[in-house]
Amino acid sequence: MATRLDPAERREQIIAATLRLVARDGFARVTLRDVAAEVGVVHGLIRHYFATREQLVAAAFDAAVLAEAAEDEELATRLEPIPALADWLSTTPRDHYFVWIDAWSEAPRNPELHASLTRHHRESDARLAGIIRRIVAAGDGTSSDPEADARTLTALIDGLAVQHHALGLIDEAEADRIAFRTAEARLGLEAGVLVRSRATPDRSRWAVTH
Amino acid sequence: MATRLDPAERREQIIAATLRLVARDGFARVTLRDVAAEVGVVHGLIRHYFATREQLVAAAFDAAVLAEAAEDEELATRLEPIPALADWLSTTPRDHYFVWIDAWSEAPRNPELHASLTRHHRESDARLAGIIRRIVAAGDGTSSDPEADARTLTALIDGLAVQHHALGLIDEAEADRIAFRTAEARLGLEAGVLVRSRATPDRSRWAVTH
DNA sequence: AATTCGATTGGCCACGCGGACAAGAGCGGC
DNA sequence: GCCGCTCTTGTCCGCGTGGCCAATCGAATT
Repeated sequence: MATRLDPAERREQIIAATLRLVARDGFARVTLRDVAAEVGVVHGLIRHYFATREQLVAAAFDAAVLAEAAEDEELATRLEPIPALADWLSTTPRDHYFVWIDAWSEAPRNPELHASLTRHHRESDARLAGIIRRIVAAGDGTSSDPEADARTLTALIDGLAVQHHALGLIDEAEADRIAFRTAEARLGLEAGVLVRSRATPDRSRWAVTH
Repeated sequence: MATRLDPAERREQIIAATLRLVARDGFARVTLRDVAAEVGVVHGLIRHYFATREQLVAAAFDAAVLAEAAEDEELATRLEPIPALADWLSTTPRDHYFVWIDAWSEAPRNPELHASLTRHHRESDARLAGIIRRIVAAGDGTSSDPEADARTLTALIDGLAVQHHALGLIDEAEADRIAFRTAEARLGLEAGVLVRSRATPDRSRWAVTH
Protein backbone atom coordinates (compact mmCIF):
# COMPACT_ATOMS: atom_id res chain seq x y z
CA MET A 1 0.00 0.00 0.00
CA ALA A 2 1.21 3.49 -0.77
CA THR A 3 2.22 5.29 2.39
CA ARG A 4 -0.39 7.62 3.75
CA LEU A 5 0.48 11.13 2.64
CA ASP A 6 -0.35 14.67 3.59
CA PRO A 7 -3.44 15.47 1.47
CA ALA A 8 -1.98 18.67 0.02
CA GLU A 9 1.20 16.88 -0.93
CA ARG A 10 -0.68 13.99 -2.54
CA ARG A 11 -2.79 16.48 -4.44
CA GLU A 12 0.29 18.16 -5.86
CA GLN A 13 1.71 14.75 -6.70
CA ILE A 14 -1.39 13.86 -8.68
CA ILE A 15 -1.40 17.19 -10.52
CA ALA A 16 2.28 16.89 -11.42
CA ALA A 17 1.73 13.36 -12.73
CA THR A 18 -1.26 14.57 -14.76
CA LEU A 19 0.80 17.33 -16.37
CA ARG A 20 3.57 14.90 -17.20
CA LEU A 21 1.06 12.60 -18.91
CA VAL A 22 -0.74 15.44 -20.68
CA ALA A 23 2.61 16.54 -22.11
CA ARG A 24 3.39 13.00 -23.20
CA ASP A 25 0.02 11.64 -24.38
CA GLY A 26 -2.18 14.67 -24.88
CA PHE A 27 -5.12 15.99 -22.92
CA ALA A 28 -7.77 13.67 -24.32
CA ARG A 29 -5.79 10.46 -23.91
CA VAL A 30 -4.89 10.76 -20.25
CA THR A 31 -6.98 8.34 -18.19
CA LEU A 32 -7.48 8.26 -14.44
CA ARG A 33 -5.82 4.85 -14.40
CA ASP A 34 -2.75 6.27 -16.15
CA VAL A 35 -2.47 9.05 -13.60
CA ALA A 36 -2.89 6.64 -10.71
CA ALA A 37 -0.21 4.33 -12.09
CA GLU A 38 2.13 7.30 -12.59
CA VAL A 39 1.65 8.29 -8.94
CA GLY A 40 1.79 4.70 -7.75
CA VAL A 41 -1.69 4.39 -6.28
CA VAL A 42 -4.97 2.76 -7.25
CA HIS A 43 -7.25 4.64 -9.62
CA GLY A 44 -9.98 4.84 -7.03
CA LEU A 45 -7.84 7.20 -4.99
CA ILE A 46 -7.80 9.84 -7.67
CA ARG A 47 -11.51 10.26 -7.15
CA HIS A 48 -10.90 10.87 -3.45
CA TYR A 49 -9.08 14.07 -4.44
CA PHE A 50 -10.90 15.06 -7.61
CA ALA A 51 -14.59 14.29 -8.01
CA THR A 52 -14.41 13.98 -11.80
CA ARG A 53 -11.79 13.65 -14.46
CA GLU A 54 -12.77 17.09 -15.70
CA GLN A 55 -11.97 18.66 -12.34
CA LEU A 56 -8.59 16.95 -12.25
CA VAL A 57 -7.59 18.24 -15.65
CA ALA A 58 -8.88 21.71 -14.85
CA ALA A 59 -6.78 21.75 -11.68
CA ALA A 60 -3.73 20.57 -13.62
CA PHE A 61 -4.09 23.30 -16.25
CA ASP A 62 -4.61 25.87 -13.51
CA ALA A 63 -1.38 24.74 -11.88
CA ALA A 64 0.46 25.01 -15.20
CA VAL A 65 -0.88 28.51 -15.80
CA LEU A 66 0.05 29.57 -12.27
CA ALA A 67 3.58 28.24 -12.63
CA GLU A 68 4.00 30.05 -15.94
CA ALA A 69 2.63 33.27 -14.48
CA ALA A 70 5.13 33.03 -11.62
CA GLU A 71 7.98 32.73 -14.11
CA ASP A 72 6.65 35.69 -16.10
CA GLU A 73 6.46 37.69 -12.88
CA GLU A 74 10.03 36.83 -12.00
CA LEU A 75 11.28 38.02 -15.39
CA ALA A 76 9.13 41.13 -15.44
CA THR A 77 10.42 42.36 -12.09
CA ARG A 78 14.10 42.00 -12.90
CA LEU A 79 16.16 45.13 -12.53
CA GLU A 80 17.62 45.08 -16.05
CA PRO A 81 14.91 45.03 -18.71
CA ILE A 82 17.08 43.96 -21.66
CA PRO A 83 18.27 40.67 -20.10
CA ALA A 84 14.69 40.15 -18.98
CA LEU A 85 13.49 40.53 -22.59
CA ALA A 86 16.22 38.19 -23.82
CA ASP A 87 15.14 35.45 -21.42
CA TRP A 88 11.48 36.12 -22.15
CA LEU A 89 12.13 35.48 -25.83
CA SER A 90 14.24 32.38 -25.25
CA THR A 91 12.56 29.13 -26.10
CA THR A 92 10.63 27.85 -23.15
CA PRO A 93 11.66 24.31 -22.25
CA ARG A 94 10.09 21.48 -24.15
CA ASP A 95 7.87 20.06 -21.40
CA HIS A 96 5.98 23.27 -20.91
CA TYR A 97 5.11 23.76 -24.53
CA PHE A 98 3.65 20.32 -25.10
CA VAL A 99 1.11 21.25 -22.46
CA TRP A 100 0.44 24.64 -24.07
CA ILE A 101 -0.01 23.32 -27.59
CA ASP A 102 -2.42 20.78 -26.23
CA ALA A 103 -4.24 23.50 -24.32
CA TRP A 104 -4.59 25.59 -27.50
CA SER A 105 -6.22 22.72 -29.26
CA GLU A 106 -8.62 22.14 -26.36
CA ALA A 107 -9.45 25.76 -25.60
CA PRO A 108 -12.19 26.26 -28.22
CA ARG A 109 -14.15 23.36 -26.73
CA ASN A 110 -13.52 24.09 -23.06
CA PRO A 111 -14.86 27.48 -21.93
CA GLU A 112 -13.14 27.40 -18.52
CA LEU A 113 -9.80 26.48 -20.00
CA HIS A 114 -10.31 29.13 -22.65
CA ALA A 115 -11.05 31.77 -20.01
CA SER A 116 -8.05 30.76 -17.94
CA LEU A 117 -5.72 30.83 -20.94
CA THR A 118 -6.89 34.19 -22.27
CA ARG A 119 -6.63 35.78 -18.81
CA HIS A 120 -3.11 34.48 -18.45
CA HIS A 121 -2.13 35.62 -21.94
CA ARG A 122 -3.43 39.11 -21.30
CA GLU A 123 -1.50 39.39 -18.06
CA SER A 124 1.55 37.95 -19.74
CA ASP A 125 1.35 40.44 -22.61
CA ALA A 126 0.93 43.28 -20.12
CA ARG A 127 4.08 42.19 -18.30
CA LEU A 128 6.01 41.98 -21.57
CA ALA A 129 4.73 45.43 -22.53
CA GLY A 130 6.04 46.65 -19.17
CA ILE A 131 9.50 45.33 -19.96
CA ILE A 132 9.36 47.06 -23.35
CA ARG A 133 8.34 50.33 -21.67
CA ARG A 134 11.27 50.13 -19.32
CA ILE A 135 13.62 49.60 -22.25
CA VAL A 136 12.17 52.66 -23.97
CA ALA A 137 12.36 54.67 -20.76
CA ALA A 138 16.03 53.79 -20.40
CA GLY A 139 16.62 55.15 -23.89
CA ASP A 140 17.76 51.83 -25.30
CA GLY A 141 14.90 51.38 -27.76
CA THR A 142 11.71 52.80 -29.19
CA SER A 143 8.10 51.64 -29.37
CA SER A 144 5.05 53.49 -30.59
CA ASP A 145 2.70 50.89 -29.05
CA PRO A 146 4.24 48.57 -26.43
CA GLU A 147 1.05 46.48 -26.15
CA ALA A 148 0.96 45.81 -29.90
CA ASP A 149 4.67 45.00 -29.88
CA ALA A 150 4.10 42.60 -26.99
CA ARG A 151 1.30 40.84 -28.86
CA THR A 152 3.48 40.59 -31.95
CA LEU A 153 6.37 39.05 -30.03
CA THR A 154 4.05 36.67 -28.17
CA ALA A 155 2.61 35.42 -31.43
CA LEU A 156 6.10 34.98 -32.84
CA ILE A 157 7.27 33.04 -29.79
CA ASP A 158 4.23 30.76 -29.87
CA GLY A 159 4.71 30.14 -33.58
CA LEU A 160 8.40 29.40 -33.07
CA ALA A 161 7.43 26.95 -30.34
CA VAL A 162 5.22 25.12 -32.83
CA GLN A 163 8.00 25.03 -35.41
CA HIS A 164 10.57 23.86 -32.88
CA HIS A 165 8.77 21.69 -30.33
CA ALA A 166 5.88 20.22 -32.28
CA LEU A 167 7.36 19.99 -35.78
CA GLY A 168 11.09 20.02 -35.16
CA LEU A 169 11.59 22.20 -38.25
CA ILE A 170 14.00 24.59 -36.57
CA ASP A 171 16.35 24.02 -33.67
CA GLU A 172 16.40 25.99 -30.46
CA ALA A 173 19.30 28.17 -31.60
CA GLU A 174 17.47 29.30 -34.73
CA ALA A 175 14.26 29.92 -32.81
CA ASP A 176 16.13 32.19 -30.43
CA ARG A 177 17.99 33.89 -33.28
CA ILE A 178 14.73 34.67 -35.09
CA ALA A 179 13.04 35.96 -31.94
CA PHE A 180 16.04 38.12 -30.99
CA ARG A 181 16.50 39.57 -34.46
CA THR A 182 12.81 40.39 -34.85
CA ALA A 183 12.61 42.03 -31.42
CA GLU A 184 15.75 44.05 -32.02
CA ALA A 185 14.43 45.31 -35.35
CA ARG A 186 11.00 46.07 -33.98
CA LEU A 187 12.23 47.93 -30.88
CA GLY A 188 15.20 49.61 -32.53
CA LEU A 189 17.66 47.83 -30.23
CA GLU A 190 21.33 47.57 -31.03
CA ALA A 191 21.81 44.39 -33.10
CA GLY A 192 23.09 41.47 -31.05
CA VAL A 193 22.41 43.01 -27.67
CA LEU A 194 19.81 40.38 -26.77
CA VAL A 195 21.90 37.29 -27.45
CA ARG A 196 24.73 38.79 -25.41
CA SER A 197 22.58 39.54 -22.38
CA ARG A 198 20.57 36.36 -21.96
CA ALA A 199 21.02 34.30 -18.81
CA THR A 200 19.73 30.93 -20.13
CA PRO A 201 18.50 29.58 -16.80
CA ASP A 202 17.11 26.10 -16.55
CA ARG A 203 13.37 26.55 -16.27
CA SER A 204 12.46 22.91 -16.76
CA ARG A 205 9.68 21.64 -14.58
CA TRP A 206 7.90 18.48 -15.64
CA ALA A 207 10.44 16.09 -16.99
CA VAL A 208 9.06 13.98 -19.81
CA THR A 209 10.73 10.89 -21.17
CA HIS A 210 9.36 10.01 -24.57
CA MET B 1 -30.54 2.47 -46.46
CA ALA B 2 -28.12 5.02 -47.82
CA THR B 3 -28.04 5.01 -51.59
CA ARG B 4 -25.23 3.07 -53.11
CA LEU B 5 -22.47 5.46 -54.08
CA ASP B 6 -19.42 5.54 -56.26
CA PRO B 7 -16.62 4.25 -54.00
CA ALA B 8 -14.27 7.18 -54.66
CA GLU B 9 -17.07 9.63 -53.95
CA ARG B 10 -18.03 7.86 -50.72
CA ARG B 11 -14.41 7.86 -49.67
CA GLU B 12 -14.15 11.61 -50.15
CA GLN B 13 -17.42 12.04 -48.28
CA ILE B 14 -16.04 10.12 -45.31
CA ILE B 15 -12.78 12.08 -45.32
CA ALA B 16 -14.59 15.41 -45.49
CA ALA B 17 -16.85 14.38 -42.59
CA THR B 18 -13.81 13.30 -40.59
CA LEU B 19 -12.10 16.66 -41.11
CA ARG B 20 -15.24 18.49 -40.09
CA LEU B 21 -15.40 16.47 -36.88
CA VAL B 22 -11.68 16.78 -36.16
CA ALA B 23 -12.02 20.54 -36.45
CA ARG B 24 -15.01 20.52 -34.11
CA ASP B 25 -14.14 17.85 -31.54
CA GLY B 26 -10.42 17.29 -31.89
CA PHE B 27 -8.44 14.41 -33.28
CA ALA B 28 -8.64 12.10 -30.26
CA ARG B 29 -12.38 12.47 -29.70
CA VAL B 30 -13.61 11.61 -33.18
CA THR B 31 -15.15 8.14 -33.20
CA LEU B 32 -16.00 5.95 -36.16
CA ARG B 33 -19.65 6.13 -35.12
CA ASP B 34 -19.51 9.94 -35.17
CA VAL B 35 -18.07 9.92 -38.66
CA ALA B 36 -20.65 7.40 -39.86
CA ALA B 37 -23.49 9.47 -38.42
CA GLU B 38 -22.07 12.61 -40.05
CA VAL B 39 -22.05 10.84 -43.41
CA GLY B 40 -25.41 9.18 -42.80
CA VAL B 41 -24.34 5.55 -42.86
CA VAL B 42 -23.75 2.84 -40.26
CA HIS B 43 -20.40 2.60 -38.55
CA GLY B 44 -19.65 -0.74 -40.09
CA LEU B 45 -19.37 0.85 -43.50
CA ILE B 46 -16.45 3.02 -42.49
CA ARG B 47 -14.40 -0.12 -42.07
CA HIS B 48 -15.27 -1.12 -45.61
CA TYR B 49 -13.27 1.90 -46.79
CA PHE B 50 -10.65 2.21 -44.04
CA ALA B 51 -9.33 -0.87 -42.26
CA THR B 52 -8.60 0.95 -39.01
CA ARG B 53 -9.44 4.23 -37.36
CA GLU B 54 -5.78 5.17 -37.65
CA GLN B 55 -5.83 4.77 -41.43
CA LEU B 56 -8.94 6.91 -41.69
CA VAL B 57 -7.42 9.75 -39.71
CA ALA B 58 -4.15 9.49 -41.62
CA ALA B 59 -6.04 9.74 -44.90
CA ALA B 60 -7.97 12.74 -43.60
CA PHE B 61 -4.82 14.59 -42.55
CA ASP B 62 -3.22 13.75 -45.89
CA ALA B 63 -6.19 15.26 -47.66
CA ALA B 64 -5.94 18.39 -45.53
CA VAL B 65 -2.24 18.74 -46.26
CA LEU B 66 -2.83 18.22 -49.97
CA ALA B 67 -5.56 20.85 -50.08
CA GLU B 68 -3.34 23.33 -48.26
CA ALA B 69 -0.43 22.60 -50.59
CA ALA B 70 -2.66 23.26 -53.59
CA GLU B 71 -3.62 26.65 -52.17
CA ASP B 72 0.04 27.46 -51.52
CA GLU B 73 0.85 26.46 -55.07
CA GLU B 74 -1.85 28.73 -56.43
CA LEU B 75 -0.53 31.71 -54.49
CA ALA B 76 3.11 30.99 -55.28
CA THR B 77 2.52 30.92 -59.02
CA ARG B 78 0.65 34.19 -59.23
CA LEU B 79 2.11 36.74 -61.57
CA GLU B 80 2.36 39.55 -59.04
CA PRO B 81 4.43 38.56 -55.99
CA ILE B 82 3.31 41.34 -53.66
CA PRO B 83 -0.42 40.53 -53.78
CA ALA B 84 0.58 36.88 -53.43
CA LEU B 85 2.51 37.69 -50.26
CA ALA B 86 -0.40 39.72 -48.91
CA ASP B 87 -2.81 36.83 -49.35
CA TRP B 88 -0.26 34.38 -48.01
CA LEU B 89 -0.05 36.40 -44.81
CA SER B 90 -3.80 36.87 -44.45
CA THR B 91 -5.41 34.81 -41.75
CA THR B 92 -6.37 31.42 -43.06
CA PRO B 93 -10.05 30.68 -42.49
CA ARG B 94 -11.09 29.33 -39.15
CA ASP B 95 -11.92 25.74 -40.14
CA HIS B 96 -8.49 25.02 -41.53
CA TYR B 97 -6.63 26.16 -38.47
CA PHE B 98 -8.56 24.08 -35.98
CA VAL B 99 -7.31 21.07 -37.90
CA TRP B 100 -3.73 22.40 -37.93
CA ILE B 101 -3.59 23.22 -34.24
CA ASP B 102 -4.87 19.75 -33.51
CA ALA B 103 -2.29 18.29 -35.87
CA TRP B 104 0.51 20.17 -34.08
CA SER B 105 -0.54 18.70 -30.79
CA GLU B 106 -0.65 15.19 -32.27
CA ALA B 107 2.51 15.35 -34.37
CA PRO B 108 5.02 14.50 -31.59
CA ARG B 109 3.17 11.22 -30.94
CA ASN B 110 2.42 10.27 -34.54
CA PRO B 111 5.54 9.76 -36.65
CA GLU B 112 3.66 9.57 -39.96
CA LEU B 113 1.67 12.70 -39.27
CA HIS B 114 4.88 14.39 -38.13
CA ALA B 115 6.65 13.43 -41.34
CA SER B 116 3.75 14.60 -43.47
CA LEU B 117 3.51 17.93 -41.67
CA THR B 118 7.21 18.69 -41.76
CA ARG B 119 7.45 17.82 -45.46
CA HIS B 120 4.52 20.13 -46.18
CA HIS B 121 5.98 22.92 -44.06
CA ARG B 122 9.30 22.71 -45.82
CA GLU B 123 7.66 22.89 -49.24
CA SER B 124 5.46 25.70 -48.05
CA ASP B 125 8.43 27.68 -46.71
CA ALA B 126 10.26 27.12 -49.99
CA ARG B 127 7.29 28.53 -51.92
CA LEU B 128 7.09 31.54 -49.62
CA ALA B 129 10.83 32.08 -50.02
CA GLY B 130 10.24 32.00 -53.80
CA ILE B 131 7.67 34.77 -53.52
CA ILE B 132 10.13 36.79 -51.45
CA ARG B 133 12.84 36.26 -54.06
CA ARG B 134 10.57 37.53 -56.80
CA ILE B 135 9.81 40.64 -54.76
CA VAL B 136 13.53 41.24 -54.31
CA ALA B 137 14.19 40.57 -58.00
CA ALA B 138 11.55 43.15 -58.93
CA GLY B 139 13.40 45.70 -56.81
CA ASP B 140 10.48 46.19 -54.42
CA GLY B 141 12.20 44.85 -51.33
CA THR B 142 15.36 43.33 -49.86
CA SER B 143 16.23 40.07 -48.15
CA SER B 144 19.61 38.73 -47.11
CA ASP B 145 18.18 35.24 -46.51
CA PRO B 146 14.77 34.52 -48.09
CA GLU B 147 14.55 31.06 -46.43
CA ALA B 148 15.10 32.50 -42.97
CA ASP B 149 12.62 35.28 -43.68
CA ALA B 150 10.09 32.68 -44.82
CA ARG B 151 10.54 30.66 -41.63
CA THR B 152 10.14 33.80 -39.56
CA LEU B 153 6.92 34.78 -41.30
CA THR B 154 5.57 31.23 -41.10
CA ALA B 155 6.18 31.14 -37.36
CA LEU B 156 4.50 34.53 -36.97
CA ILE B 157 1.46 33.42 -38.98
CA ASP B 158 1.10 30.22 -36.97
CA GLY B 159 1.42 32.13 -33.71
CA LEU B 160 -1.15 34.68 -34.86
CA ALA B 161 -3.47 31.81 -35.74
CA VAL B 162 -3.18 30.53 -32.18
CA GLN B 163 -3.88 33.99 -30.76
CA HIS B 164 -6.83 34.53 -33.07
CA HIS B 165 -8.46 31.16 -33.70
CA ALA B 166 -7.69 29.21 -30.55
CA LEU B 167 -7.60 31.95 -27.94
CA GLY B 168 -9.58 34.77 -29.52
CA LEU B 169 -7.15 37.31 -28.09
CA ILE B 170 -6.85 39.31 -31.29
CA ASP B 171 -9.30 39.72 -34.13
CA GLU B 172 -8.63 38.93 -37.75
CA ALA B 173 -7.92 42.55 -38.62
CA GLU B 174 -5.21 42.87 -36.00
CA ALA B 175 -3.66 39.55 -36.98
CA ASP B 176 -3.40 40.76 -40.57
CA ARG B 177 -2.09 44.15 -39.49
CA ILE B 178 0.66 42.56 -37.40
CA ALA B 179 1.65 40.14 -40.16
CA PHE B 180 1.68 42.88 -42.82
CA ARG B 181 3.63 45.33 -40.71
CA THR B 182 6.23 42.76 -39.69
CA ALA B 183 6.70 41.55 -43.27
CA GLU B 184 6.99 45.08 -44.63
CA ALA B 185 9.63 45.95 -42.02
CA ARG B 186 11.54 42.75 -42.55
CA LEU B 187 11.58 42.95 -46.35
CA GLY B 188 11.98 46.70 -46.60
CA LEU B 189 8.65 47.10 -48.41
CA GLU B 190 6.86 50.37 -48.67
CA ALA B 191 4.61 50.67 -45.60
CA GLY B 192 0.97 49.82 -46.35
CA VAL B 193 1.61 48.22 -49.70
CA LEU B 194 0.47 44.78 -48.51
CA VAL B 195 -2.90 45.80 -47.09
CA ARG B 196 -3.64 47.68 -50.30
CA SER B 197 -2.84 44.75 -52.57
CA ARG B 198 -4.59 41.85 -50.86
CA ALA B 199 -7.40 40.10 -52.66
CA THR B 200 -9.19 38.52 -49.63
CA PRO B 201 -10.61 35.52 -51.45
CA ASP B 202 -12.88 33.09 -49.66
CA ARG B 203 -10.73 30.04 -49.02
CA SER B 204 -13.16 28.32 -46.68
CA ARG B 205 -13.49 24.61 -47.14
CA TRP B 206 -14.90 22.55 -44.29
CA ALA B 207 -17.73 24.51 -42.78
CA VAL B 208 -17.98 23.94 -39.03
CA THR B 209 -20.97 24.90 -36.95
CA HIS B 210 -20.05 25.02 -33.28
C1' DA C 1 -34.78 -11.72 -66.31
C1' DA C 2 -31.14 -13.90 -64.05
C1' DT C 3 -26.60 -13.44 -62.26
C1' DT C 4 -22.88 -11.46 -59.99
C1' DC C 5 -20.19 -8.50 -57.21
C1' DG C 6 -19.44 -5.45 -53.71
C1' DA C 7 -21.56 -1.62 -51.20
C1' DT C 8 -24.30 -1.48 -47.11
C1' DT C 9 -26.49 -3.12 -43.02
C1' DG C 10 -27.03 -4.37 -38.10
C1' DG C 11 -25.80 -7.02 -34.45
C1' DC C 12 -21.97 -8.96 -31.97
C1' DC C 13 -17.60 -9.09 -29.07
C1' DA C 14 -13.88 -7.92 -25.77
C1' DC C 15 -11.86 -4.14 -23.87
C1' DG C 16 -10.94 0.01 -21.21
C1' DC C 17 -13.11 3.84 -19.59
C1' DG C 18 -15.17 7.03 -15.64
C1' DG C 19 -17.57 6.48 -11.81
C1' DA C 20 -19.24 4.32 -7.37
C1' DC C 21 -18.67 2.16 -2.97
C1' DA C 22 -17.84 -0.89 1.04
C1' DA C 23 -14.03 -2.49 3.51
C1' DG C 24 -9.32 -1.92 5.29
C1' DA C 25 -5.42 0.55 7.23
C1' DG C 26 -2.56 4.27 9.18
C1' DC C 27 -2.30 8.14 12.26
C1' DG C 28 -3.50 11.81 15.68
C1' DG C 29 -6.36 12.97 19.85
C1' DC C 30 -7.87 11.32 24.06
C1' DG D 1 -4.40 1.63 24.34
C1' DC D 2 -8.47 2.74 22.31
C1' DC D 3 -11.16 5.56 19.19
C1' DG D 4 -12.40 8.00 15.20
C1' DC D 5 -11.30 10.19 11.07
C1' DT D 6 -9.92 9.81 6.48
C1' DC D 7 -6.58 8.20 3.33
C1' DT D 8 -6.30 4.13 0.58
C1' DT D 9 -7.63 -0.20 -1.46
C1' DG D 10 -10.01 -3.56 -4.50
C1' DT D 11 -13.91 -4.66 -6.90
C1' DC D 12 -17.97 -3.79 -9.31
C1' DC D 13 -21.04 -1.54 -12.89
C1' DG D 14 -22.82 0.45 -17.25
C1' DC D 15 -21.33 2.52 -21.25
C1' DG D 16 -19.09 3.53 -25.60
C1' DT D 17 -15.38 2.20 -28.16
C1' DG D 18 -12.79 -0.16 -32.35
C1' DG D 19 -13.10 -4.06 -34.68
C1' DC D 20 -15.51 -8.15 -36.82
C1' DC D 21 -18.68 -10.63 -39.82
C1' DA D 22 -22.68 -12.89 -41.95
C1' DA D 23 -26.70 -11.41 -44.23
C1' DT D 24 -28.93 -8.22 -47.37
C1' DC D 25 -29.58 -5.12 -50.99
C1' DG D 26 -28.77 -2.71 -55.51
C1' DA D 27 -26.90 -1.72 -59.81
C1' DA D 28 -24.45 -3.06 -63.77
C1' DT D 29 -23.47 -7.10 -66.88
C1' DT D 30 -24.93 -10.74 -69.42
